[in-house]
Amino acid sequence: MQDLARVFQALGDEARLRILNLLFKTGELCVCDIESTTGFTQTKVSRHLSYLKNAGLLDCRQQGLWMLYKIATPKNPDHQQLLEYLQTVLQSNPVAQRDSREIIKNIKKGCCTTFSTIKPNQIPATLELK
Amino acid sequence: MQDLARVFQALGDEARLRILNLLFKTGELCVCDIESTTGFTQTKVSRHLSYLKNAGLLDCRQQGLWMLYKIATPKNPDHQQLLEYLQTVLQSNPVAQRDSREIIKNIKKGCCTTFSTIKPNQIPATLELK
DNA sequence: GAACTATATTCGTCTAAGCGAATATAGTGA
DNA sequence: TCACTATATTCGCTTAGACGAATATAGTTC
Repeated sequence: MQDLARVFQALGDEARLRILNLLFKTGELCVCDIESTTGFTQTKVSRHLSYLKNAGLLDCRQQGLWMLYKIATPKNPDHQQLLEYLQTVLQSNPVAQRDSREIIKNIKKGCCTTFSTIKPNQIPATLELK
Repeated sequence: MQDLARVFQALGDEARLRILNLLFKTGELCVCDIESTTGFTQTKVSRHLSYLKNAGLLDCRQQGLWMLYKIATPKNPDHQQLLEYLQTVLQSNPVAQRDSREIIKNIKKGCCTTFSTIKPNQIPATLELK
């Protein structure tokens, strides 16, 4: 029950919902991509990412200097159902929609200026949960 | 987006999740029933109920001295989907299961000692969302 | 090794919100 | 009106967590 409450706590912040939306849309992002798309400070993005990770909602891997974050692989049917709900509800949200358009633009420009796992010609379709 | 975050904030507390579970199971309860089943103080139950109500998750109606709370009627498909998720996830939770058994016992004894909308011989089936 | 970069963490401050005890409010019934 | 009851609210205290600025850390490149 504690864990469940913890997950909802993690979702109970606008900045974190916006970050989750970006990760749903792109599949995987570095901190600075999120920074430039949302306009949040580096500290703020990093802090919220680690909050989401601690709640079990994100996974990350290091690639060179970059730390790449993505939506965690669902661990059980409940987790899966929550992610589906989140995607649905974010899809119809105006703020999330604006962020989605913005991140696609950034990817097309070549995000991170020097590096990105998502190349301009490989914009992923909206993540589909199996 | 603010509203969505607000809903998750409301769900991000163990006491409130337990209260929601009791309301899912019974359909409608007064404050003192929740008090006696959870062991929370009257202040605590009342405070959390009004938090949930402000987030749009509960409705209430007054009946004599009693204030009866229930899960709010879903306002849109997203809201509906969230309630379904909550019911699913609470159903498999040990703490919620224990509370559910306890509230049924209290209803059988005749909760509120003098009054209840749910009579001992009318224990509702688990609330089914249409 | 030194400079550079992306990210994480610490620090100090501020606000939201948790808690119990006490008190207020409002409906009931004598 | 007065006592009684169920619920709501206030008070004082404490903790979680949000924030930016500054700093630390760790990987990269020269």
